Amino acid sequence: MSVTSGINHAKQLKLNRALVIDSLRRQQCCSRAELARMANLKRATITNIIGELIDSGLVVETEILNGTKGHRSIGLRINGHRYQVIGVMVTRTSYSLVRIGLSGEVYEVQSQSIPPHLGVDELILDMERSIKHMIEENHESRIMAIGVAVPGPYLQREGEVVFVTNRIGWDGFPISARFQDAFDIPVLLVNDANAAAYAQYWFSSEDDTRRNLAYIVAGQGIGCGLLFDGELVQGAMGIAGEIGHTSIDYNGPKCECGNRGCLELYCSSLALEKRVRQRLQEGASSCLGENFSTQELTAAIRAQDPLALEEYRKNCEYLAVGIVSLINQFDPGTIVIGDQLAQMAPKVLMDTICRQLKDRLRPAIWAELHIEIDTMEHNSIAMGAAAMAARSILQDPFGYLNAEL
Amino acid sequence: MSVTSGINHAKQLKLNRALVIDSLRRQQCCSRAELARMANLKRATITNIIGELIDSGLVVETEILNGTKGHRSIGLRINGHRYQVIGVMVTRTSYSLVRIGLSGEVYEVQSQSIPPHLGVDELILDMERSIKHMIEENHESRIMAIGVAVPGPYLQREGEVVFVTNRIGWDGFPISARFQDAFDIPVLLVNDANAAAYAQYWFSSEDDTRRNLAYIVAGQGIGCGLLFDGELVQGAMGIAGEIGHTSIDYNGPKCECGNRGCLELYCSSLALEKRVRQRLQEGASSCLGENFSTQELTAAIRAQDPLALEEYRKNCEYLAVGIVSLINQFDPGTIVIGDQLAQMAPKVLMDTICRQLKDRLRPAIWAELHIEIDTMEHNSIAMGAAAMAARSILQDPFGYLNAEL
DNA sequence: TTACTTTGTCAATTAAATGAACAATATAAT
DNA sequence: ATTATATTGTTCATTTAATTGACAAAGTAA
Repeated sequence: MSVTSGINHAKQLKLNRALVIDSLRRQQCCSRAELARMANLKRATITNIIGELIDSGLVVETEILNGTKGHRSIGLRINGHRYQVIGVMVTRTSYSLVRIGLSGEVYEVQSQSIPPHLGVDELILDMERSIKHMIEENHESRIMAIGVAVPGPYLQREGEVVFVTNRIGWDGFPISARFQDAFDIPVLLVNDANAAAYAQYWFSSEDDTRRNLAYIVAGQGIGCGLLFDGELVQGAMGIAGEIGHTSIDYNGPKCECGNRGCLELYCSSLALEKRVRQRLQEGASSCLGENFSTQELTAAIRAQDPLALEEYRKNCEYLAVGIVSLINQFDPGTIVIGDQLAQMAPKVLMDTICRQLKDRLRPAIWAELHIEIDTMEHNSIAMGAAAMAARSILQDPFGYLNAEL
Repeated sequence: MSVTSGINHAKQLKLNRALVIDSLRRQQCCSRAELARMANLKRATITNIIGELIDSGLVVETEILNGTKGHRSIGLRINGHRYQVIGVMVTRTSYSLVRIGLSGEVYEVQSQSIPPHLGVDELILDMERSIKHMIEENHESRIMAIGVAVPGPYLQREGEVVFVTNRIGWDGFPISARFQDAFDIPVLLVNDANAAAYAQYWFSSEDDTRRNLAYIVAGQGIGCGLLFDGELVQGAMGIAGEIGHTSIDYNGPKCECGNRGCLELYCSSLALEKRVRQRLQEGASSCLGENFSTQELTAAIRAQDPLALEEYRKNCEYLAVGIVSLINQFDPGTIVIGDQLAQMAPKVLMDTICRQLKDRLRPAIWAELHIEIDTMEHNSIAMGAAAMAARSILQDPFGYLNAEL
C-alpha cells in the first residue's frame, strides 16, 4: 500500500469509512460484526461509522439475520434504491444507458440507435436529453454521478479530450467539458475497455481472483482494459491495454497507427469481414452472399458454414497470439473476452483460443490460467462506466451527499 | 490508494512513519519542517516521529541547514553508515554483491566469477561464504537484510522456488529456503529485471516520472521489469514483463517456451551472435574471425565493422518492435534499457531504436515518451536487490531494529 | 433450564495528530 | 545597527478516532 500523503484523523476516518462501505457493497448485506471482522476493526468502531452512514441515509438496516449462534444480528445494506448512478456506453451506431443503485443492482436499461451521419453536437445533445429524462423521470431516487464510456484511448489535455484514434469521429471534441457543463453532478469519462474490466472486478463478489484482470474488447477494434491490484492501469499516456496495436508480424502490413502487422489488422471484426468478402469474391463456396451483413455472418458461423467458420477460427487464432503476448507481458490472473467477436460463437472462440494457448504457453502457465467469455447479464461497458461513477461517490460519500440534499 | 484492512492508531503511525522515512531517504537530508510539508502533516507530528527514530538510531541529526529565511533548521539523515543491506546478483558466469546503507549510499562492491560446471550446491555455499564474510568483516555497521536477484521468472510454490525458464540450471532448486536458513536476517528473492526496474525508481530523486516504468534487460534473454505506481508488477504467475516471449511473428520459428517468433529469438545477444556467425560462415567480410568472443564482437561494433554493425542495428530494430508492443500494452512513462546489448554501443542502440519508434508510434505518443539507456554507476540489478531489501526494512523499521540489538 | 456465544452499544480510556504559544534565530528592510 | 518579519523546532493542552471493557439482549447447545 503506497501512500503519498500522511494520514491525519480525518483521513483515517475517511479511509476506514470507504473500506467499510466497499465491504458492505461486496457483501450486499451483512452485520456490523461481520464488517468489523472483514476490516480488522472493532465492533464499536463499526457502530460509529455505520451510525453516521445510517443518519445520512446511505445505509439502511434491513432484516434480522439469523446466524449460527448468539445474539441476532442486524442486516445492513447500501440504499441503492435511493442513491443511484447512470452509466453510458457509446459506439458508432448506438448508445446505451444503465441506471444502477450505489450497491450495484440494475434499475433501468435503455438503448438508442444513432442515425447515420448524425453530427457530434446533435448526438451529444440527444444523449444529454436521454440522460436528463432518465434522471427526472424517477422521483424516488437521486442520481449521484454519471459515467460515460467512450471507445478508444484518449489524451486528457487542458480539460479537453483528444482521441488518440478516431473511432467514432470525435477527434478533438471536448466531450468531458460538454457533459460536465450539462449536469451539476460529477461526470466521469472512461475508456470502454477499462470500464468493462472494472465491471468484471466491481460486480464480482470473489474479488481476489479478479484484482488482476484483463478484459479484451474484441469488436471492430481490439482493445483491452487492465486491472492491477484492483486499480485500472491507464498508462502514462492513457493508451495502456491497446493490444490491438501490438505487432504479431514485425514485417506485416502497415497500420494507420504507424506500426506494422498490428493485431487489429488480423482479428478485428472488420478484418474478419474483409477476409470473408475477399474469399467470396475469389469464388469460395458459402451460404453467404457477397453483401452479407454482420448478422448474416454470425448466423453463418453458427450454422457452421465452412468458409465463415474457417475464417472465424482464424480470427480466434490470431487473437490467441495477442493473448499470449498479453500474458507474457502483463500476466493477469484472469482474462475475460467480450464484445462482438465473443458473442458471435462463444464456444468456438473459447475452444480455438484454448487450443492455441495450450500450444503457445508453458504447461505450468497454461495450467494456472483463468480465461473466460464475458457472461454479464447487461452490457459490461455501460455497467463498468456506472460502477466507476458509483465508486467515485462511495469513496467519499459525505462530500457528495451533503452537497445539496 | 487501495486499503484492504482498516487503519487503527498503530497502523496510522506506522504508515506515517514509513512515509516520513521514505521522504527522508529520497531527499537524503532535510529538516523536520520540510518533511512536514512533504507529508502533509504538522511539524509537531514530525517531531514525535523523528524523535523515536533518532532514539532508535536509524535517523541522525547532522549539519545545520541554512535556508533562505527564518530559524536555522537541523538536517536529518538516515544512518546508512550504521544500518545497511546487501544486494546480490547472480548470472550464469558470475555473481556480484553490493553493500549499501539504508539511505542508498554504496559502501562496497564485489564480483566473483563462477567456475564453469560448478554445481548449484557448491555455488550457493560459495555465495553464502562471501555474504557472511562481507557481513562479519565490517564491525561498524549492522546488515539488516539481503536481497538476491536471480535471472528469469520463477514460481513460488510451498516455499520452494521453481524457475519457469531454466536460465542458470537451477530448475526446482529451493533457493529461497536455502538462503533463509543460512542467515538470521530477512532474505528476499527477486527477479533480476524487477530488481533493476525498482532500482531506477528507488535511487531516483524525481520519482514522479519513474513511478510507471519499464526496465528492459537486453542480454542473453530479453526480460523486463514493470513498475505501476511505484509497485512492481509481478503478475498472477510471476511472469509479468517476460517480453522476450511476446511474438513478433506469429508464424515465426518455434521457441522453447512453446510460442512462435518470440522476440528473444530475434534480438537477444545470443541471437545476434548466431546471426553474425552464420553470415561469417556464408563468407561475409568482417574483421571478426569465426570464433569471435563477445568482447571481440563489441569491439567490432564500436569500430564500425560493417557486418557487426549491421547485425547489431538489426537487433536494435527487433527490440524496438517489442518496445512498441510494450508501449501499446503497458504504456510506461519511462523506459530504461540495460544489460549487455545496451552496453555494447549505447548510442547506436538509442539512435536505431528511436528511429523505429518514431516510425511505429503515433506522433502524439512518441512526443511524450521517455526512453533512456541505463546509466547507473553500479550494476542496476544488484543495486535493485539491495534497494528492495532496504525497503522491506524501512517500511517497518522497529520490527527489525528492536529484534536483537 | 443452564451454560455458553455472539451482537450491538455505551462510557471510559488510550493513542495519535493537531493547535496555539513560545523561544530561538535566520533574512530583509529601514 | 536596528527593526520587522519569517521560519524552525518544541511543549503542552486539546481534539479526534479507535479501543477496551462491561453489559443487556438474544440466540444455540447441552
